[in-house]
Amino acid sequence: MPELPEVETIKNDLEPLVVGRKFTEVTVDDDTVVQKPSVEEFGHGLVGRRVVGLGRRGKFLILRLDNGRVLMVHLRMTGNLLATEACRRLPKELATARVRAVFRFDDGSTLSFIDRRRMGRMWLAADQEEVVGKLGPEPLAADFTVDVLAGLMARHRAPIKAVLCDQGIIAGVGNMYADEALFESRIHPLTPAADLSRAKVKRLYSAIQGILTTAITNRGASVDTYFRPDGNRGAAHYQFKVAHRLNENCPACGGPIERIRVRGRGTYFCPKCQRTG
DNA sequence: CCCGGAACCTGAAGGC
DNA sequence: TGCCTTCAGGTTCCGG
Repeated sequence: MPELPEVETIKNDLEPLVVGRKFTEVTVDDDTVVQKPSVEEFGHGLVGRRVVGLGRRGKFLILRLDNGRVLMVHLRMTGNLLATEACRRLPKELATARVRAVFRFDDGSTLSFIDRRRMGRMWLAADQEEVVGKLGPEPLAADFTVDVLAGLMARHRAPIKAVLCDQGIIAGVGNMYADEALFESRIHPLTPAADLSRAKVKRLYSAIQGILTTAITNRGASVDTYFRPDGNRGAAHYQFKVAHRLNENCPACGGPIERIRVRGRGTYFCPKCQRTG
């Protein structure tokens, strides 16, 4: 599932492919993917516009246009953006996926929006804020300090796992990286966020930054249908210590990794290393 | 306001 | 072999 490191990777990979390019044609095969204006306005608003830069906010990908407007993309769970050649030869995990929309550029290249589960969304908007709404701080930004994290945690009594995944509290962390960060800081996923000691908040802070930074270096995690725009996989999932490793051995104590449900989401952790309370 | 749970969606996987 | 059920999780919505 695309979380912050996956979207950041897609942004980095797309930069040399689309910055400076002008949209010459926009084809939408599934109207539900266009969330913000009508499908007609979406296409008309893009054709003739040039991409001047890319950005990311939480799990949103941002394409900045030469008229100041923005094309926003959220891949949700199974969305993919594939370049011309990658789309021609879909990876077998995507073979049954459907093309929801295709962007054509002035150099003849294309960018295809593939989404098996049809939950990904796109917006054409005047600015990014009207799309992202109420999002928490960027965990890799310079002003995201231990004190900021401590302040956020103190306000919530929900399980720390749920709090980490709440985009309104911290932007970009999802199910996989929340599990990894909690293991790294040896915190039980059901611990009420407000109960974390200062020492644990400090460990969690370092873990979040380390886990996300390493995952970006490894080009994201291909646990399901995530592929980079060139069709290649990421390698971050090879570094996972607990996420999606049910019954495998904990790298710290050797005991079996367990899986529970927190807020309806599969949560992997080591019950020996991550104690309650 | 805070928290938990259901719904959305569709291909894969497992049971019988 | 095939039908049926369950599962996956980012986000939104609803109820307590």
